[in-house]
Amino acid sequence: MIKITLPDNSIREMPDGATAADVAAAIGPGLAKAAVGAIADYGHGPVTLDLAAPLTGDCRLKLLTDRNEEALTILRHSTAHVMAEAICKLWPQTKLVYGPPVEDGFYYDIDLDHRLKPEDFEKIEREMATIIAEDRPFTRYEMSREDGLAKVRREGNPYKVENAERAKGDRLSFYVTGPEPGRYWEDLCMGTHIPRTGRIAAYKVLSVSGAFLHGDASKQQLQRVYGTAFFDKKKLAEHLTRLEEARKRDHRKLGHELGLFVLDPVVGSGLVLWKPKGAIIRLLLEEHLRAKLRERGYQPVFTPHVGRLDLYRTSGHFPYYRDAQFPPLYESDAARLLNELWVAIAEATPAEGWPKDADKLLGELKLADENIWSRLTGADSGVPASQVLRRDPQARDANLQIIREHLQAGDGYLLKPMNCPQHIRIYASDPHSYRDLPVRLAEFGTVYRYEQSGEVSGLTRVRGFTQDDAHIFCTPDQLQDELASCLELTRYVLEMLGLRDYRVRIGLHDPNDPKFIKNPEAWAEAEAAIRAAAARSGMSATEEIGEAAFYGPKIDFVVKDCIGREWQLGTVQVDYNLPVRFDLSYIGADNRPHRPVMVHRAPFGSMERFVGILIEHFEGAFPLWLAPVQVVVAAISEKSATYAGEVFETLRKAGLRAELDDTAEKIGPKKHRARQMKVPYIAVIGEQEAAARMVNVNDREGRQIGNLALDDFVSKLQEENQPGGRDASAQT
RNA sequence: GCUGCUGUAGCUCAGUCGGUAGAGCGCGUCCUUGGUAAGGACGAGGUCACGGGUUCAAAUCCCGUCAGCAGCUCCA
Repeated sequence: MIKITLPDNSIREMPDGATAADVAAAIGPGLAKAAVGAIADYGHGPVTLDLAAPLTGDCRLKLLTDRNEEALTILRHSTAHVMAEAICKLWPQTKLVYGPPVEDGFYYDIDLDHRLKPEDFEKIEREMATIIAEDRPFTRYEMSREDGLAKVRREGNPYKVENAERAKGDRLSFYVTGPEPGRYWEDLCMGTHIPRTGRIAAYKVLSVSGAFLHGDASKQQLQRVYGTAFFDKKKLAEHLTRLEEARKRDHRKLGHELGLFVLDPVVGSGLVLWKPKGAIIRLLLEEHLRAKLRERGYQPVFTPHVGRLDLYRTSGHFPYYRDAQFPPLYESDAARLLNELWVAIAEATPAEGWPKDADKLLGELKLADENIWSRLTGADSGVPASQVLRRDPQARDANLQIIREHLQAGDGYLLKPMNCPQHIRIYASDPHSYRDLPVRLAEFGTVYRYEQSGEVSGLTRVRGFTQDDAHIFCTPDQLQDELASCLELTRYVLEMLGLRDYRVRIGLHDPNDPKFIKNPEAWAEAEAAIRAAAARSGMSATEEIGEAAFYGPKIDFVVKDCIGREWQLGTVQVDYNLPVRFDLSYIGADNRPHRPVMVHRAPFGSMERFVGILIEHFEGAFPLWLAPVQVVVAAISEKSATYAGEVFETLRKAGLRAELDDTAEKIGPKKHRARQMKVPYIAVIGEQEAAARMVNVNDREGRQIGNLALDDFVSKLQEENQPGGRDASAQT
């Protein structure tokens, strides 16, 4: 006998070899019918199980029915199998790759020469309907690893062979969509599955797109077919409606409708034009943060939008991230060629030594500037041998240095990809004592990154954006307090705006990924500092390997947009690297130079992305203090137009953002338009109001608030018009 | 960058088989002077994204470019 502990802590004794289905049946016929799977815990963590799987010993057991979120995952996994079978039936040459459940549905990656089109979805759904109508059981069987591998190899699908090879354990499992192996479609799969296809009550094939094998862009591209499934039709309909509703909140749509910004292909992809109504929102956020920064001892600085390439050679941004940069600006052909030569030598592998392109570039350089060419190549005999390029692989660093010296006379420029190098040069422009630290240099700095074309999207991913950036230079002892303060400030800006639905991610480096700088001690120190700061803040955070910046670990505040994509907003980063690269120092109490630690931080992240997310958060209905237009003054007729004009002027003089609507329209459409523009208040002015010097106050939800004396209305608005303030009608 | 889809008036969209362009909203003018979610009439507005090709004829078919959308990849 085995002892099964149920979620209510009651214990049931079952014969050896009993299944979860047996337990369900023992509890009641209703549950037996409703159950689709189970979660068992034998003492080393929960595992999901097929209903038909024998329980192997005493355990805690939770039976899953259509009411459990976990059951939905199982259902979707099974639906992925049904869809795969349907596709294989329609296109027998299909090679299946991988088909997991995901949030809100499932997908199956397939290799198929026929390009699936939306017209094909219906055909696939029809085949699925047949499989579901047959109400076939899912049947699991297992084989030894060897036999299983031999079987999969015989079947000749290289992807499944690879999956089988990568599978852990000494047995491989297969699922037949039918009562017995051999006669029905089957798939190598570890499970779990629902008992019968008939449980799939509602499903839909949603989309198809490309996906790289193993998520590697250098590998071949597969077709990824997305679908979803539910236990009842109503839930599916609700899901589809929800998706549609979410799209109405899309900042790209609202930003256009509300006249906040424009993305103009004539100006360039990913380059935001802030229209007056959007600019005011951004400006108010900036002004508010600027005031907070001054309170916290930050010092404003301004730096230019470009800098010499050599600055970014020192920082390490060039050439390593040049795919993501706008091409450098060169003053002369010689500067361009010298830079290209420098990059070619810098990026040559040790085996390659002297790069192939180098001779071609030198040839071009001879034409562009024979003087430099002859000095570099030794054709000018007056140049010492130490200043002449050499071709042996050991000469790499010396060669780079020689070219860099020549570039001092005429370098290229780069649109700045980050603000830190210039802020660092401000720090370096003065000697610092430990008594000066921390130095906190703040700038709303606009940076340019050449995002690849498929990534540019609305305000959330752009090619020119403004960071609410600051760099803190401090002693190692001060680091924890500085980090704590940055985290607190970031939480403040999010919560002031009611953005509470965020997650916190600790981004750590991946020692095996060459994109991260090599300095194990610095990483260890910085990651320990970041972890300590996160722990001290009391926030729950998830650690993710490979999510660090190339120079150091970070704590990111991540939110989702209206279609479920995640975006990093605020970020706090520790950097032990750049102070070394720029040889920064301060004089300590011991009268000796010491290395400062740097913190990079941006509570909003990027103003563009932040405002984009904020538009979606408020559905365009900004709280009074941020609303581009706070009040529309709407005159009922010409008879009240003069007084309406007075109301409008009074509001403006009181520092409120008002618009006057004295057009020859009825009050209905005037109010309708103001509400469509999500203006918080509409002041209706008729002859009665004019006579009494009052305003009739309405909000954008359609509520009539009633008549207020003009002065009272002004003071009510002024009181509400505070950063972080929320008017009665604002969404939260 | 990759795969797929899309691009017609300021906006949302129709346009059949290849036969020379349409609606609603918005905009302008006029009428209406009004009381809380769209008053009426008239009018203007298009190089059918751009460039090639096929054809007697292209918004429509083919190729390329640009841009947008979804996913993948990337995000210092």
